[in-house]
Parts: sequence; C-alpha cells; structure tokens
Amino acid sequence: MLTVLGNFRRTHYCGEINENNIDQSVRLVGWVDTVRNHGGVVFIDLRDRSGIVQVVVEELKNPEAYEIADKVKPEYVIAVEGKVRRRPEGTENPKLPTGFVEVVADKVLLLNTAHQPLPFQIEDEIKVNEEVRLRYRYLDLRRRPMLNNLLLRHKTYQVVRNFLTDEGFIEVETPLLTKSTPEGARDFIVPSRLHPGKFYALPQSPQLFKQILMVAGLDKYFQIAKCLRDEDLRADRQPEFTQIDLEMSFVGREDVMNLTERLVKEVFKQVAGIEIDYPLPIYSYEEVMSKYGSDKPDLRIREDVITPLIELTDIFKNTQFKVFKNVVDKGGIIKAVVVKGGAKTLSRQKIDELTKFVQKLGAKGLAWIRVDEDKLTSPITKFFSKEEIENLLNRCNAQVGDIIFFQADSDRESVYKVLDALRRRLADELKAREEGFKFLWVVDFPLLEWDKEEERFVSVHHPFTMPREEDLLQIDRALNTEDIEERKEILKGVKSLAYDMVLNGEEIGGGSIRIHRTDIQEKIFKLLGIGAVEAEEKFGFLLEALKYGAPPHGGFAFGLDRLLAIMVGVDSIREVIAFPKTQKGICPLTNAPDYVDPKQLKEVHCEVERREEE
RNA sequence: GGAGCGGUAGUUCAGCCCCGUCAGAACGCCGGCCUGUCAAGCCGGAGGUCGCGGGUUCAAAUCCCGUCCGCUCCGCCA
Repeated sequence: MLTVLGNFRRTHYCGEINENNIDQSVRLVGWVDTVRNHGGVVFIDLRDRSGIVQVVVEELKNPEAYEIADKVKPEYVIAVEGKVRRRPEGTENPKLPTGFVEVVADKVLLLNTAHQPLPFQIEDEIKVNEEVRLRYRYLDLRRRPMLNNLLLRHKTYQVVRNFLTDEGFIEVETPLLTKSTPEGARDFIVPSRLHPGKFYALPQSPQLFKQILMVAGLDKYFQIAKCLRDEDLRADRQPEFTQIDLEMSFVGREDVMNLTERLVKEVFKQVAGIEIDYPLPIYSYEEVMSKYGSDKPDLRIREDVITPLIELTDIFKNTQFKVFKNVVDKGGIIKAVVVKGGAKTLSRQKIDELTKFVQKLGAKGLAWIRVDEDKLTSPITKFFSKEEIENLLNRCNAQVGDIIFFQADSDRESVYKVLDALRRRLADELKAREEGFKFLWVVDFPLLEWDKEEERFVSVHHPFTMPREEDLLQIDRALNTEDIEERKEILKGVKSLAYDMVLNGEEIGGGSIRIHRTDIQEKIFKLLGIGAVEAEEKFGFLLEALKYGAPPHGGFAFGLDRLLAIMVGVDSIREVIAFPKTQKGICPLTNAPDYVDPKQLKEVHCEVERREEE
C-alpha cells in the first residue's frame, strides 16, 4: 500500500486552492487532518502548512483511489492528484478558506503512515501536559497556533533585519565559545580538550564583543543573538534565549532610545498590524518605584480601579499604632493601594486569601480599611487617632465602597515588592486590565546598589554602564572615602545612562550608554570591588581595547522571545520557541542534558563526582 | 535553595478528605455498518505496574514518609 514519491510533485499548497482553480487538475501533498468515511465516499481534509482542503474519493468512480483513502488515518502522509470543483450546493463549509471547493481525487498515494493512537490530537486548542507536547514537539508544531507563532517569529526576523539594515546597521556574528566573566548570571561552561583544565563559557550576551566592534569602527552593529544563562527558569526565562542585540557609536541615550522605539514600532506594525503610540512615555526609576513599586509596571492596570501606591509614611510619623510606629522609627515606609469599589468586589474571604498571598512574599500581614456607608470597617483603625484617619482618607481620596490595603515595612523594597504583586494579583482577580499594548521607558536607574549578601556594590545594569556625566565627580568622592556608609550615601545619587523598555509589565529590552574610557571603567571596577589584578585577568582585553581610540557608544538588546510572547498573547515564551526546555532545563524531545561516554569526559580532562544512576 | 498546585487508559479528567464492587467518563484508538460529511453518524470492542520507593493496615489510587517529574511563584536572573 505504501508507495514512493517518485516523480510526483505538488502543484499547489492545500490552503491556496480556491474558486480560481475550478476545473484545474492539481497535485497536492500533505498530512491527513481528519477523515470522514461514509462508506462509498470518503472525505479527507488534507493539511499542509498553508491550510486545509477537502479531498473527495468515491468508490464507484475510482475504486483504486478509494481503496487507499478508505485506509488512511490522521497524520498519514499522502499525495493526491485530482480535479478542483465547486462543492455541490448546500455542502459548502464557510469555516474553511477553501470551503467552497473540493478536490476530487483521481489518484491517492500513501507516502507514510503515522502510529496510532497519536500522543495527542492535532487540533488548534488542546489541553495537554506540556511535557508531552515538548516530547512530541514535531506533532505540536503541526498545530496551527504553533505554526503561526513560528511564522510570526520568522516575519519578525525579516522586519528587524530590514529595518536595521536600512538604518545602516551591520549584522555581525560573535563567538559562542568565549570567556567566562564575573558579574551577572552563572555561565554555562564548555571544557577545552586542547587545553586541559581550561573552559570556554557560553555568552550571557554579546556585550563585550559588540563594544569591541564599536572600537573597531563598525559604527552600527546588530545581531539576532542566542544568549545563555545558567539560572533557574520561569515562564519568561529559558536557559537559551534570543536577543535582538545592537550597538551604535557617537550617540547619546536619546539616540538609542529613539532608534529602538522606532524598531519596535515597525515590528508591531509589520508583524502584527498594530500601530503603537509613539514616542513611548518616559519614567524615571524613582518615579515608577514610588508609584508602582516596580521597575516594570503594568500600565494596563486600570488606576480607576486599583490605584498606584499612595505614600502615607508622613501621616503616621507620630502614630500610637506600634506596628506603624516601629516601621517609621526604623526608617521604613508605609504605603497603600486603594481598590475602588472593593467593598463589593472583595469579600472577607478574598481578603484573607490576599493576606496569605502577600505573606508568602514576605509581608508580615495585610492591613486594610473598608469604607462603609456610615463607618470604617478595619482591624486597625482603632489604633489610629481621629486626625490620622482624616488625613489618611483624604490622602487616599477614599470614597464609600473603597478598600485600602496597607504595607508598612522597615525594608522599603519589601513594601514595593508586595504592593506590586498585590496590584497585579488584584488586576487578575478583578479583571482590571485594559486591552492592548502599554509601553514605557524607565530611565535614571541607580548605577550601583549595595548587595547585602555579598557585602559589596553591584551594577544595577552591568559594569560597563556609563554614569551620568554630572555624577562622575560623585564617583571620585565615593572612591575617596573608605567609609562604606558614606559611600552608600554618595552612590545613592549616582544614576546611570541605562534605559529599559517595558511592555505590559514585562521588561522587553534594555540598554545603556557604555563607558568608553579606561579611567572611568577602572574606577567602576574599583567600586565593584574588582581589583586591578582581577580586572586585568577577566576584562583585560576590554580595558586594552578602550585604550586604542574607543568611540563613545551605547546600545540595546530586546528580549525577542518575550516581545513575541506578548505580541502573540501567550503566557510563556515557550510558546514562541520551537524547541524549548522545561523548568528543570530538560529537553523532553532529545532528553538533554544526558550522561556522556567516560571516554568523552577523559578527552576533555573532566571527572564527574558521582553518577547516581548506574 | 524555598513555597504552592498537579502526576489515575494514548489524551484530558473524576474517584483520594471518610482505606473495603472505584478502577470510571469523555475524546482518541481498534472492528463493523453507512454515498455529502466537515466535532460526520450508528453498533460493538480493546486499553490502566493509579509517577516511583518504602511504611501503616486484614485491606492502600485513597492514610503516612521519602523521592522523581511537570507547571506557577519567591530567591536567583548584571
């Protein structure tokens, strides 16, 4: 029954067949989508990447073809030769683009079978464990939504390449086998066979190379680059992911921001047919933190339902309420979020759930006040003075029916984290998000922050980020004191020329103007606690490059997977990656990672501590 | 490293709380019938070490302990 393709060549894709092909003889190949066998007449929906067309095989008219058609099952691979005709009146299927015609088969060739039953049915909407989908990804990708995602991704590559090429950018590939650098994420490492005991690292990003390309005078570089980071995974994080990476010389922050927002605008227009508001609004880091508690706020959240964070610390600076008083005394902050109409939409039970939710995030509790018609209902108002209550209600602009949620903590980061999470959670529950795509820029990030665990300063962006020009003197001041507290105080005010692009509450890209002078770079390394010897060892090549006429430069990198996921409207970047890994970093299709032959280990001069399954 | 949810036919799930005709449903699959379907229909059938290991018990999918895997989140991710 099985046959070979031989000289059979397709004349059309299935989805292309339409009324214009009526009476034409066509040759099609593809997969059996569904079979409807009526005994004597078989309808086969034949599918290829372009779509589906109905093939009809009648026993009386064509017994040979019928014999094969009678046996086909879903996902069998067949070739069909036949004539296109208009479907008999009343049998058209308006749901299919090809639904007004059908192909009457003269010949049906069976090219391959498919094991039955399939691990899952090939349908647009499926409810299947993701592990199964990944194991049989070739079947999963036959599904129209997945194919569409790949097509969109493909289109995005084209738009990006065209746009950046038109803007004068040069696409350059940078190495995958490179050098491990401190700072940042954990590296994936690759043992060297030729150099016992030495390792390559897979790049976390092409950062250093693109800067060096600027020193080389490329002026404008881009790459659609794979980046690899050995950190724990999330819905929006894979161990390998793709960045649209670019770098430009002789530019300031505004130039890079302008270029990248025009790029993203072009991508949305060309790929999704969506016009985005432009230019994008710009917020300072301080602004988004105090207003939303997040450096990647979701501006879709309706502020007429869930307010931004409201500052209350000053109102309670002399309060009798010990919990708040302690926080104020320790230099902490008190902030609130008001849920307009929350009295109706949030039950006591729901508030209890929210309390548990924030406690898991490290909150001590979730104080609240409900504004009822004639009184306030709350576990805490009894501790407040009349004046405090009045000020509070005024500040919150609280109306009857509102609920106010509080966070007070000596650690302001905790207040931010909790209220941000609370706002997102409330937005989910109350369906209080506007449709669409809400972009913003976040700028003026601090250059450095104090890492309590490591007891040193670390870069907020990365160590090659240029401080604002007006802050350069402050860096010298900081270096002139050994007093850590004083340093912290000085560095608090030092901002970087970094910028993040945020879309719908996710960071979709970021960049900065880089340090192009050795003297400044060395100072930053010093502040980071990277000694001269280590700096030389780890970044010597960059420092050296900066000595040979490095131009002022800056750049940007988009998280392509995140951008696509949001554009497509899926919850996980795995949906826009052909072969993603599970949360434990496993590829269920290939079963990577896996043990290797001891011989291979020996060749690369490695020994494994212990092998558990043997 | 931590928290939550989940793991029972090919798939999605019910059963689990209170151990005992609870091993079930739907879709899929297999066989048969059927000449206009497109979620085809009708009749019949097969299919499960209840993730894995241990324990408690007369008896475990069900209770306990451990472990693995999937998803979501915290830490981490410059």
